Amino acid sequence: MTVIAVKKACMQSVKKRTYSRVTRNATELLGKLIRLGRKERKMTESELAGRAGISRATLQKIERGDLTCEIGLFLEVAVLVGVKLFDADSSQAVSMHIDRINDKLALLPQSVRRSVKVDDDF
Amino acid sequence: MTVIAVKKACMQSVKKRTYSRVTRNATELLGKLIRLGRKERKMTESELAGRAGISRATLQKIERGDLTCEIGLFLEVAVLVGVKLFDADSSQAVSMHIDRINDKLALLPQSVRRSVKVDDDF
DNA sequence: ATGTTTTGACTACTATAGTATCCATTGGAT
DNA sequence: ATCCAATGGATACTATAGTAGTCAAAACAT
Repeated sequence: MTVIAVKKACMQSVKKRTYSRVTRNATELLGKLIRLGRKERKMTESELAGRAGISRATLQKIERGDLTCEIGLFLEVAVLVGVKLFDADSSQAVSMHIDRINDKLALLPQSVRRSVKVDDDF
Repeated sequence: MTVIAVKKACMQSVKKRTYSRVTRNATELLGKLIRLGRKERKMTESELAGRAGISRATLQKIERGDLTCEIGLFLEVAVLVGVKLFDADSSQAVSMHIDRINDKLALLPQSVRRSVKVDDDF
């Protein structure tokens, strides 16, 4: 048993993060869409991983819908195989959307101030 | 200058990952939608971070659209403030979608075999 | 104006994502 | 039937995401 293995065994009791069903479903779906896209384009795991600049192991995690992967890697791979984000993702449309959100944000107070009397809790 | 600082300085020359514009826009948009949702619900950063089980620093990275955050954390926070993923994200709909993707995948060959003669490159 | 809370930004540290490399199995051309 | 590429899964390691803590400035309520 190596030092690493011992350390790993000790870590078994460490806190584990929990995710909602919606989150898990969304990520699983995205992973499957990526896998489908890759196969439709007849790319091997190694090829796609290479183009995305990541390792094959990481691509496998992504296609498996692993929640701990970087969002940037996930989306980057999705783009490479032509998975549409946000339905219509012409960067034009997204940019305009961002502008609209900025406008909305500008109208709201900068900091959320919890009033002394609770006025919106159920 | 601490040991850590020296190490950091040495790391300046390390490879940096690159992301496409679409990816950056999508993440930025999602971050802004989260920030907007949080403010509309009158939650402070600390509150939302607490509910999501993450630190305030991480929530700030998410709202800033940081590409290196875990996709699970991103989506989890999005769900908490009511940001819709994939437009219609009733878990019902997503589940059905997953089933359809599975069917499609089942029809394709398990492994992508690059034919000896290139038949689909440009 | 004043006090308090929220936010932004940093730093040192720890947990872990990502990597390289391996091997075993599978599956699709020939 | 055979061969070899593609995949699945494991391991040890390194780079880095996430954390707690701090501080100052901004912003809201009074």
